[in-house]
Parts: sequence; structure tokens; C-alpha cells
Amino acid sequence: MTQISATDENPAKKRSKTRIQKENETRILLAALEVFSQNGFRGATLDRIAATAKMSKPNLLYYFKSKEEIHIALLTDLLDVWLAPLREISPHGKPADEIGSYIRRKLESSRQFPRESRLFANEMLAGAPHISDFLQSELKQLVDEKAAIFQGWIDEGRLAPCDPRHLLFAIWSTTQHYADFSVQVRHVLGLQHGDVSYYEEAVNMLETLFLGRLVPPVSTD
Amino acid sequence: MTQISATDENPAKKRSKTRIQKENETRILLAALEVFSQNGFRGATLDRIAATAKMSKPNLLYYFKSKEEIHIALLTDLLDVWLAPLREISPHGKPADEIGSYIRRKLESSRQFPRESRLFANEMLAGAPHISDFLQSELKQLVDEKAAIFQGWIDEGRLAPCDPRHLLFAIWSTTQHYADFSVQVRHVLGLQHGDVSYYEEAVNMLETLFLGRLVPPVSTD
DNA sequence: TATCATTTTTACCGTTTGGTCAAATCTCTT
DNA sequence: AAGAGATTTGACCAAACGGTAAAAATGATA
Repeated sequence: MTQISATDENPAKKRSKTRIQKENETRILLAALEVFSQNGFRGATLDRIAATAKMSKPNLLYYFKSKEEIHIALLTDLLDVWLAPLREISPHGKPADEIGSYIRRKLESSRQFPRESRLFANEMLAGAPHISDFLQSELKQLVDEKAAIFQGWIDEGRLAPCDPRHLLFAIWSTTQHYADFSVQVRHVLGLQHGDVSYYEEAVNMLETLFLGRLVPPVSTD
Repeated sequence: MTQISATDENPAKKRSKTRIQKENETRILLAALEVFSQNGFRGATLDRIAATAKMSKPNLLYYFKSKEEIHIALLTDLLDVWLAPLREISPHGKPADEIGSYIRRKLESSRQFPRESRLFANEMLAGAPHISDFLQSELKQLVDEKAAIFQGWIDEGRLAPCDPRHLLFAIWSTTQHYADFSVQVRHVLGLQHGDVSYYEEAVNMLETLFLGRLVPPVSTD
């Protein structure tokens, strides 16, 4: 299985790209994102991607050699975007500020790139056949680094004792949920297709959850 | 698109089932769960399901008329299991007890039925083509009911002000994450394939998160 | 053990799938 | 306007796909 790292670059193999080349590659990747994010790699078909891109299948294959190459191109683009919000966490800020703004960044990322989020989720569900190297190297390293920051805050008593990496899991899952499970969210809230007005409520909920006290410390119970 | 409700029952259409019938249907559903949960409906193939069940494809189709029928059988079985932990939430308990035990039930469900969780997640990512009716009726109704309980606690000052339905989303996402994204969890934690020892840490994290105070109310910042 | 229903297999069908190829068309530069 | 390179198309292919038909094998029962 072909693997990907976040820092992949194609070091000037061929001549610079034509206008048509750039346009069509963009169209193809956009169409492929739509299809892959709904049906996963195996569930997606070149015919469907080509139809979505309003292009013939052989024409599509003129720009990308195979189905897998398209998928890999999408994932490679994704991985940097994926790490960006996490990279920004700084050891110098206040815990509440850093965690709060991380949550807002992740939530904003979910709202802006729901299909990218679902693409990633599909890859996870399939067992990460294309990005297990990335998970074990780049991601693990970055998580270890940021977890150390959290641990520092915990040691200083500025953050409740908890496993920092599981704290990250909780932030990832709650924020990405609004993209990956948006159908469920909308149906349960009684919203129309495409209505993403729930993101404002989501910010409030997650700030209450991660920064506030959900169950009052002194309860009447 | 064929739809499913949680309360589907097949009211004695045919004679009672043979021993072989029961055995083989079980084998097929188990194999199908394995395949569907990894690749989604479109990504799964009858050949692969048959191979996993160690059975010829026509033999498999002797027990289930079509690929969709197998999928529907799996989802139907799933939906009741899915609602069970939520149903148990009682208005008479203490908020912390009720929420805490709900989290533990959901987490236990993730540990015991990770493939079922991924089957559900795949259906969500695909836009819930088979269970949108379920989401809009049974699930929404139950969520409204339980959200009212939470709202009652909020009104009495026993639970921090928050949108109860989004609180449920947060619990769902964090608990199901350990099944749906288990590859990522294991890789980030540096665990081997199949090692699910992280569930103990997960319980601690989620109890701290939902019941405790993550960022101390009075901080040194 | 003969009988009948259940179960399994073999051979197949039409369609979809990922992908190729060569010819035709278009675009850009001179 | 011509030529070269880039782009697009239609015709095609082998394999995989979901599914069928009928015969063969097996199981239960009397």
C-alpha cells in the first residue's frame, strides 16, 4: 500500500504547469474530494469522479495516472491542513486561552472543510491504509510535543490532572464530529440540509465543556 | 433508498429457522459486519463478504437476497443496541451519576462493539442513506426526551447551563472516537494492533472532562 | 432406506470497474 | 497560417461486480 508523509513535495519533475493543467487538476481534485469523502476509497469510482468533474474518464486519467494517485494527492494536501491548528498551540500562553483557541480553530476547520474531515474519517475507518506512516511519525511526534506542554501546565497546577493525549483525542472527536456526523446533528436538531447554524451553539458547548465546569463543583445533590 | 426503523420486526413470514440456517446467517452477518464496517456499503463486495464467511457467493445469496438486504439486517440489529445506553438515563438520579454512568456505558459499548460503531460511522459519512428516517424520528424523539431531563437539571442549577443536545453530541463523539479512530489512537499512543488498553485512560479522561473541572475555576494565570 | 425439502455448487449473465490506446482536436507559439 | 505540443475523445479491454438458474449434494424424517 502506497504511503504518504505530510512533507511530501514533488521536486520539479516536469516543466511548469499549463493554465489548462492547473484548472483541470483543481476540478478533478474537487470532484474527487466530493466522491471520496462520501464513499471512501473503495466506494468511490473513477466514472463518478469524472462525471462530477464534468470530464471524460480517459481525460481524467490523463492528469492522474490512477485512482490511487488522486486519493494520495488529496490526502497529502490534507495532512498539512490537519496539523496546522495543533502546531499553533504555544507553551507561553495561558492554558485556557491556548485550549480555547485551539478548539475554535478546529471547529472552524470543521465548518470550512467538512469534506476534508470526512475524507480523513473514511481513511481512519478503513484502518488508515495510506497514512499509517504519517500517524506513527509526524502526528505522533507533534502530539508528544504538545502533550508535553499540557503536562507542564498540569505539573504547575494550571490544568486539571489528566492524560494530555486523551485530552487531544477529546478535542479532535468533538470538533470533527460536527463535520463527520453532520447529517445526524442536523436531523436531531431538526435542521434543513446544508444548514450549519449549529456551529455557534457548538462553540459555546465546547468552551463550557473544556474550559468551564459542566457539573458544578459544589452541587445541591 | 430502502429505509429502516429501530422497531423493525419480521412478523412470522416463514417457518421457523433450521439449525444450518441460523448458523449460516450468523456467519454471514459477522463477515458482512467486518467488511461493511471497514469499507462502507459501496466499498464492500459480496465476493469479499462471502470469502470472509468462507462460503460461496451464490450460497450467501441463498440466505440474503441482495447486498442491501444484508446491510439493512446489520443496521436494524444495530439501532436498538445504539439507543439502549441513552434510554437508561433517568431524571431521578443525580446529574453526575447519570451522566457518568452514561459515559461508561457508551465507552463500554465502543470497546465491545467497535465494528458496529464503525458501521454506523460509515453510514453517517455516506449521508445516512439507509437510516435518515431513524435519525429524524426515533433518535430525535429520544434525544428530545433526554434533553428535557438535562434542561430540568440546568433549570434547577444542578448542571451548568449548556445546550443539552450538544452535550449529548459531545458524549457520543468522544466515546465513539475510541472505536471509529482506534487506528489513530493506537498509533499516537504507540500501541500494537489490537491493543485496547487505552480504554482505562479514556474513562478517566472523560470523567474528568464531563464531571470534573478541566481548567481549574480559580487559576494561577 | 426411501423420500422430500434444504442446502450447496457450477456455470453463467449483463453491467460496472479501473485503465489503455491511438486517433482526433485544440492551443499556443512562431 | 503552420507546426508542435498539449488536450480530448471514442473504442476498447480484462477483471470484478451483483446477481441468476439449474443441477447436484446433503440433511431430516418417516
